[in-house]
Amino acid sequence: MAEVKINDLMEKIVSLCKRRGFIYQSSEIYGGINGFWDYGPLGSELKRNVRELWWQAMTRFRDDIVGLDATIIMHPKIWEASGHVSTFADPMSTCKVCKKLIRTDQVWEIINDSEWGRTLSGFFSNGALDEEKLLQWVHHRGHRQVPGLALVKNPNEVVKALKSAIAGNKDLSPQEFFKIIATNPSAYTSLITPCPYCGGELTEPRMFNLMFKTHVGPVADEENVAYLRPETAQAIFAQFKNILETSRQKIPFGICQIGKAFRNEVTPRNFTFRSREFEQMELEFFIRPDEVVEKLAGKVAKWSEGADVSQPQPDWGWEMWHRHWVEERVKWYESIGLSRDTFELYWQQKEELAHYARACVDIQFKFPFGTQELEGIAARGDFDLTQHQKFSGKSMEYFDEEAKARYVPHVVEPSAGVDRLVLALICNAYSEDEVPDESGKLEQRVVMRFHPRVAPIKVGVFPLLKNKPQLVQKAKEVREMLRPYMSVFYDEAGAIGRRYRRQDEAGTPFGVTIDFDTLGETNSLKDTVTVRDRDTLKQDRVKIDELVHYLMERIK
RNA sequence: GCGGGUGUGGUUCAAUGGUAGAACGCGGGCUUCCCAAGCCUGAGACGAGGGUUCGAUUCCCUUCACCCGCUCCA
Repeated sequence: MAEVKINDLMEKIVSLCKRRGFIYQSSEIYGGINGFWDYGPLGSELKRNVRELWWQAMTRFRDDIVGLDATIIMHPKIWEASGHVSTFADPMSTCKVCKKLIRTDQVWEIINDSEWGRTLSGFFSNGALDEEKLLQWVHHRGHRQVPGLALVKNPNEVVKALKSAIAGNKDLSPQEFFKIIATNPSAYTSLITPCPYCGGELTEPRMFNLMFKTHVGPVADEENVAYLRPETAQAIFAQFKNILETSRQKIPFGICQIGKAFRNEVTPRNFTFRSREFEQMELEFFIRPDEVVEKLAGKVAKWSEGADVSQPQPDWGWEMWHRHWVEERVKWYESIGLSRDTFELYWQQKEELAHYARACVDIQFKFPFGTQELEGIAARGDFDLTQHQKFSGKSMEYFDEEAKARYVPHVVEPSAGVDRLVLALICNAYSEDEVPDESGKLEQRVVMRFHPRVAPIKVGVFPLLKNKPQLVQKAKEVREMLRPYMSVFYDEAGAIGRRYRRQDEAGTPFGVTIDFDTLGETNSLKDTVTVRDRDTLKQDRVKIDELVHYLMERIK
């Protein structure tokens, strides 16, 4: 298997992606654009396969999930209801001394919780200052804890300013107090906000807006501001009623969607892992609230280690459904070639959960640059539908015939990133091994070991020689024969070994070669071809008549 | 957004104040060619913009992108 230094591995993968046409930088001829990536010929096939397999698993193989394909730009109220307008814009400041980036709205909280903040507050209470202790602290702890603080750098002047401020205003607030001790009176005309980590001066807050903004209609003014969706999920909630009316589904059922989303990330990093334009595959699975389940089934099933969550049961509440979806999703990842040991399940702790979430599991893949999230599976209660009910004034309630009850459904949300998954598949597939060349000497080989289900090209078809018309013609016949069933790549250029290697880097699992035996040079082998396996390098002699079946068995 | 590093054919690298070389890869040709063989042959680069200079890929400034760290990841 791969013996690759972690440090170089990502660089090798990035360069292979470009060399073989998986992923290019967007707008590269103009110098590229930060956070945007394009998929080339092989990458687009790979990504298409991923989407296709997810969609099939969600809709075609289940009766209880239907699809949606909604617009990227939606009514701006949607993002007010979802909370994105308020939570996606953060004021940020940078410390001019220690260069840390800090959310401005958290500065005072961090100072109040800090050791130096608590200590200094202690010296100033009820409008009285303990000057002696203060100066003692400056000379001992202060230099170490907050070297950038004006009080530490210039204690005499700052204490003077502090005393005159106290004299003028007995009810100095903690913030005013901290601002004064952070400001060097001779160097500044106004008070500064101190950095919680070093006491240095913070820059003016700047807004970091994570949503892309645009305008609907030709005139760009505040009236017609709209946003590119930062997630696909909200469209599902917004269309919940329509789908309920038209799909003849009953709760529990799900709505799924694949589509682009946009986030103005502060720092896009790690190749395509965190991009500003990306694609999501999301399912919202609507279930009965636990009270309704209890009323109908008499109890709500409790989850315990080893419980069977494979087949939905009438007594399942949100917890069992959540477990069910975790299991379903894990199985799906395994089905496309990510073995269980390549990822981890991370159960978010109570204090990490968003206020409306009851549980959230991250499925994390072990990338070369760290273990990172591919998918989050959250139990979100009825938060989203209730919010849209509130903001739109339209009822989101469902009338449950069986329970004779009206309620806002609860939801379990498996939400996956397509681009992250494609990157994970690429990282997972990349390997280097050694194969013997024609003289038997071992040579290094780069091979993408994609699962045949996701491989961009399923089979390469090669005439052994391109200057023998009979070989070429037969090879083209075989190509035409296979085309309706799978993606085929025909190649006649270069030595046969070279063509095999080219397909190894593309991750093509099978190579079919038409040789002189195919044409009948050895009578018993007439109308047979060799099928070369990417991973084992073994060759099978297969009758052309049986080739479709042979390959379909192995790529399905 | 801050700090550090890096930008030369598709990829990986080299050299140089007088406009660039290689290896591999790619295209064409020859070869009964099954794991990147050989021979012939062809195409292809100084991230972008400005400045200094007679002349800049090289020096300076700006900018863009990538990598590492900080931060962010609802």
